[in-house]
Amino acid sequence: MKMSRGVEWALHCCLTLAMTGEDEALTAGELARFFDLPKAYLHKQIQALVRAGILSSTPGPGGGYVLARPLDAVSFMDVVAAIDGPDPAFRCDEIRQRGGSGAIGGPIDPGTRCLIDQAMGRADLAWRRELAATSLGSIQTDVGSARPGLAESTRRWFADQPH
Amino acid sequence: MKMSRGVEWALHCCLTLAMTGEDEALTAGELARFFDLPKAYLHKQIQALVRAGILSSTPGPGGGYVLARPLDAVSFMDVVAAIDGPDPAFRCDEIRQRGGSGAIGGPIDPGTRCLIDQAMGRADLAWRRELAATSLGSIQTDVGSARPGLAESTRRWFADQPH
DNA sequence: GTTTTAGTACTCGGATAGGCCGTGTCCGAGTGCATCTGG
DNA sequence: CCAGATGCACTCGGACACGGCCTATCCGAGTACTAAAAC
Repeated sequence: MKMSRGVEWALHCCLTLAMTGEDEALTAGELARFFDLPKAYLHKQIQALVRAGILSSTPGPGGGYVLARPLDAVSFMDVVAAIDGPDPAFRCDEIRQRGGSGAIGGPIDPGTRCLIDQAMGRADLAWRRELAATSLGSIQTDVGSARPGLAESTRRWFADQPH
Repeated sequence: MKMSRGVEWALHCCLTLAMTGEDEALTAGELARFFDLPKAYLHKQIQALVRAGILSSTPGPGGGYVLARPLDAVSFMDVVAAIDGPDPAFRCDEIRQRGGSGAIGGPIDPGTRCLIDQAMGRADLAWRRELAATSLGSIQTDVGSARPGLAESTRRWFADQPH
């Protein structure tokens, strides 16, 4: 079970957009150079963030992407759902109702979910709860403490880029 | 992010093996018919459970698989790790140290992990903790309460199968 | 000098190919049982 | 009748193709700016 690599890219891009501020938009190409990533593919991933309402896009020269809302209002869950999809990892195919297994012990009450599915659902919920409880804003704060000059250096880097 | 379908199969097989008891082993073919699953592929998945020490196998006529230990001593985490692999879903590629991002703000203390990776690690841990805390034995107990005659019916079904 | 207008360069956006891992299948090695043979 | 040997059928175990989804890429639609030309 592997998560899409785009999730890491998207998270870092959001943090970077927060550091540079919403006054100037960053293009997909700039972000790709900043992280040494394939431009076209990063572009695709960022589009998913736009569709999810996390980023806002501006076309044309001078355009690019900016955060649609403060990082405090963006959770890890939001980004993971946008990139990796909202569906739970475990999917119950109702094995218990197939073949010989489905023909014994009488009919199953349609209202009762498979107990295995329920257990998996609880674990999935614990995971999602943790992701939803962690906002990108808190990460931004922690990064600010651990590396004080990083935001300023990042702004500099993008300002020094040739247009 | 999708979990392997084999996980569901493996969990149901373990429960079934617990119901039939360790006196008689069930073959991959019998379990495949019981759940209407592709025999060869189920066979492959079950082998992973044997490698993980969850099941014990006996070759030759009259052979098959039995539980290697009581279901109380088998957690969801054990089965998921056996089938789906033990690695965490999120993998940090340290893109913060690549491209322009790695060239600004001074060198990074090698002892500090990426904060994004840490947050993802916490969520993954919450998920694993929940899976590790749920034993298949508890599911077996709940199934026994919800469907009292199921274990007996299951034993009957396998006993009635032609050899 | 001002306004209009055409051109251009740049951006995002979605539609289009390739690669890897999960899915599915196959055949070979090993084992226990039944049968047959010899004493 | 009994013991041993032999063949066989059945099981697991690992090695071998196939397909779907993630990965990666490309080209088209739209926009703001620039510059030239007309008034």
